[in-house]
Amino acid sequence: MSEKQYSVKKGDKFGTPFAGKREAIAVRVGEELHDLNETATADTNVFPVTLNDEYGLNILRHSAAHLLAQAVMEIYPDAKLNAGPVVEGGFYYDIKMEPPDQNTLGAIEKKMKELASRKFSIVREVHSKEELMKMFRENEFKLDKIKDHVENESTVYRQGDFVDFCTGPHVPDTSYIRHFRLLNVASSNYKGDINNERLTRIYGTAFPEEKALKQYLRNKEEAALRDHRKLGSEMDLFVFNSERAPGLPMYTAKGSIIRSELINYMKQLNEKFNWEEVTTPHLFKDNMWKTSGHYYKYKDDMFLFTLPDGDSYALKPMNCPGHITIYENASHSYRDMPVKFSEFGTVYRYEKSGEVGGLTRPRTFTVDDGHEFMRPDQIENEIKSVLDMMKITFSTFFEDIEVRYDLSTADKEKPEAYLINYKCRACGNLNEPRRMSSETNELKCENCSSADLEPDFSLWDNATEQLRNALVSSGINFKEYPGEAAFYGPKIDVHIKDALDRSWQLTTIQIDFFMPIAFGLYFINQESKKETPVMLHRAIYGSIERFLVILLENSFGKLPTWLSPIQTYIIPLSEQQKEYADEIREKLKERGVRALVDDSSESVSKKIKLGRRFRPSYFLIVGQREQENGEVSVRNRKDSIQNLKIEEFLEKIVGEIKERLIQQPL
RNA sequence: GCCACUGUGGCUUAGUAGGUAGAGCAGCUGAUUUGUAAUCAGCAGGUCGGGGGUUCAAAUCCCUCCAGUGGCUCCA
Repeated sequence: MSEKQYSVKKGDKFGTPFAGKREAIAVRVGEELHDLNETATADTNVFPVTLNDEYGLNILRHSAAHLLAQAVMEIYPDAKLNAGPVVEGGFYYDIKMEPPDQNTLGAIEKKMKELASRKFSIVREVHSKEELMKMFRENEFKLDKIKDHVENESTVYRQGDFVDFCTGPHVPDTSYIRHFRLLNVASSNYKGDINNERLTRIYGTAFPEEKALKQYLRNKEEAALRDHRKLGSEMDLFVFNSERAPGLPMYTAKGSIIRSELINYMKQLNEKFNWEEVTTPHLFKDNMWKTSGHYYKYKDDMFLFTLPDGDSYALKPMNCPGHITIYENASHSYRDMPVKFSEFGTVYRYEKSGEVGGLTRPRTFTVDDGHEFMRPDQIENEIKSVLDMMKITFSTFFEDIEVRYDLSTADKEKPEAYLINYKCRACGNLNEPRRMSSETNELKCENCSSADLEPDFSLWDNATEQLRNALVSSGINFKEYPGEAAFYGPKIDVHIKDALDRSWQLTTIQIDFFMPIAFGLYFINQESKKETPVMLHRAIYGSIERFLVILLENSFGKLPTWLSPIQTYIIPLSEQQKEYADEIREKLKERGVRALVDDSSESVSKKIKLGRRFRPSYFLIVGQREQENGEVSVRNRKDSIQNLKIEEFLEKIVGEIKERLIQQPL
């Protein structure tokens, strides 16, 4: 699309320069979007927005959401509309109505098609707040929005008999909305609050062209084939038994190989970056979780149990208190700092029934966890060091992957959600950190007992600043997300998408000033005084499970050779080559290459056909020719075939594994 | 936890006007000894997620519990 600007005079419609041209569906002034039929309030220059740019696509989808709402209202006049925003890949509309079944959904879609073909103009109207309140008096959701967002006046959009409260913009008429599909029905709660009314959410998508819609639907189908749950059972990596262990994965021998490789790799990295490996138990008494603050915030999500003698224990939902317990056991000088503990710590969290799913959200998972205790002056460098570990790791595993970096900070409007200090307005005392929402009594100043306390975010601000600085100086592009912080501190999170386009948190780096205070941790500083250390929590993979999901789904199971459970799948052509095949297997195993011989009495074709599901790195076919020449016929992941001397193949694959190559060199 | 949908042998799956389950692959046995995505034949394997109910009769209808999937909420 040309980046040509067009001038529009005050009092003219924005669409004036594009009259009669169907391409432009709206205009853009900077980042502001306007309808074609909206009147310019000053002379200005505009860019045309077309269906083929991102702005236009979003407008189209938003209009499609309106069309959905119009269709629903025609069929169910008693339905109440809430909101219908554009989301990645499409749109949805939240509506108070009986959830439609598959047939009804089809009927709604049909109605949409009919309404679209009637080519209703989509007209923007400006109304006063009073008028709006009147227009939408029967819809409490719209009234809420008008009350919350409208000062004096705002707009509605009208198409036929249908009117929606909306700031727009929209496509000029309903005939622009041609290539769409309703996808699925879900439920939501008004304003995302579980205590509020339940609404029906209908998801759909729309595209400028049928071809793009078809492609989108096809991609969705293909993505389902990449689903790690499907790959995992195909490749025989892990097992779920929903009767015996819901949400609790088991790993087969093949799956365990990948886990071991991941763990071994991270062990080497930990070694290089001076993280000492420790081991802590899988359960602790509940008093520890009370000290750490987990108990109050997460006890509903913990596996808790009480023994007959009255002692209560919990399976660990996190590894930090265990590491703290080790730190506490020795005295530390400022010279020793930082103290860095790592552990492949298996944690257990009672994820609610509707939340568990596959390996992305299991009830037990293993974190490549690390907790670091340091002096305040070491924070920024240590963060950078962890960012380095992360960069090295990601570049080892992925060549080309979309990574999102987030700086998750506190929502200062909700101080009660976090462990923070409270400053006394009466005497000026800075009180020990508290998390208000876990307090049973009203908070009072420890010094003067005044209840006039104000939240003090200074430690949080400091930590946030250091995280931000580390990101900036590491040259990482990131976005900030207020309200996403952990209860004990701000964090850097890394998100990567799975096959179904869902985003999952992997790496996390968190700064924590509070747990050290809660546990009374200290080191001896240069003045021989006790000083509170700062804690850094970090996981590079995040969890081995999630990392495995991303690895599998992104590679379609075709893992780099060093991670492949089956590196070589040897197929002797006939019984005559069985011995030769065994010989090759032994040679490979001697060099640390995983190998198996498929000596079933099947044809080569069939062995390949059946072996493919395991995604071996290489098929090695050996027949009489290979045997005579001391060769193997190598079939790689791209199904290209070449004959190599056995020694040559050995050198190549051993090198490939050692170098942890992502692409096959053969 | 909330809403919707789903739950048939290891896997994929047929079976809606309710009459006590069919198949393919995998497995096992035998034959075949194979040149790069399925050689042939035979055998075995399911009380149709669990429980309760309606009925002369239920995989098929109803209730309930469990689990899975997609969303919502949550995700230390």
